[in-house]
Amino acid sequence: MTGRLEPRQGWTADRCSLAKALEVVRTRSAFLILREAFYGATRFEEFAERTGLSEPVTAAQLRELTKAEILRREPYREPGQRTRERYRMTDKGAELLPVLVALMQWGDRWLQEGGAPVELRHEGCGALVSAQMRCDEDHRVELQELELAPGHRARRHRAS
Amino acid sequence: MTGRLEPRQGWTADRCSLAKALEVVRTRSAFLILREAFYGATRFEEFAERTGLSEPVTAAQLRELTKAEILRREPYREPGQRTRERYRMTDKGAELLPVLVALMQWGDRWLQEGGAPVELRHEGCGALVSAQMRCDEDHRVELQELELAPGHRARRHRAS
DNA sequence: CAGCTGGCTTATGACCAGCTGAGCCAGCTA
DNA sequence: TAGCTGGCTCAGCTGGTCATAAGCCAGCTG
Repeated sequence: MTGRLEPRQGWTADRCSLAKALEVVRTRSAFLILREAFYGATRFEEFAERTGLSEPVTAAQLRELTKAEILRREPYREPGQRTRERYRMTDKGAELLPVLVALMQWGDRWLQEGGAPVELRHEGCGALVSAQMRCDEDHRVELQELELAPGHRARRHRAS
Repeated sequence: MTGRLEPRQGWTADRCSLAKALEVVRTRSAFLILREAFYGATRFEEFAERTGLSEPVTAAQLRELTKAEILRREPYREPGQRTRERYRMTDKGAELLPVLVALMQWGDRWLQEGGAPVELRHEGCGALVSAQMRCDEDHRVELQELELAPGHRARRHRAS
């Protein structure tokens, strides 16, 4: 297994996109806040309550995720209320969804007994949704069929 | 965005599969070790060198991941060498691949300048590989098309 | 204009993830 | 049998991630 991925050199941990991504969303609290953002939370109190995180941590993470442009603060005002801030997903944030879905799916499969507590369905057709790997030719890709190659950037980088 | 996901109750953070998954692979070191395992590392020293983690942390994580049955220790012996231990992915571990691929892909897209340092290709057809969300009817699913529903377990659970 | 509420911040402390540096043991090779 | 190498372990430290408890400010409602 994974023998296919073996040949690798000329690129190291600090250039790895995975490592960079983990710098941004490394903590449990970040993942939980993202989960709630995907579930539709927008207000500070919603995040704090639903994640079960303390207020200081919630505030700090919201700030961090906003700085990373995964969430965006926007003021809003309900009639008869003062202006408040609300947090919304940016496009950058929305593209983290497959990560969360894949993790959740793995948890459903291997850590839950008796099935998923929450199901994701495709609106309209109603079929269950999962995260999977596909190639541009639309084949399903399994671990054994993966091939690793230095990207174009890496090659150019090395040439210069 | 994500307004569709809003209606939720009857299930809380501690039942969430995502939270459970994060209990198992919560740290940076765990992700990095998994990355190397997917890339084909099997020996202690390979893990330590390639992840850039210190030996104590590497040892501790390998132990944890083995305990969680994501990796499996197996003895092996090269001719003229003594018996050594090697770490291999279990099926449970292999199914974490979409998580890693999705994270890496996000890092490529949003955190790298000038493209991915490493490319994943489909062996044989050679096309680029990505993690994406699909429903059982094989439609591509975007965030806006996701619908959230309590799973069967949750319903049964509530009834009992 | 007093009080309440939402959305925070500050202070303090526990605990955990990571590091460095040193040491240990098994078993091959000289 | 002495030394080397791989695969670890142990001790001690730093810094970051969490918690709890308390306080602050804006602005609406009474």
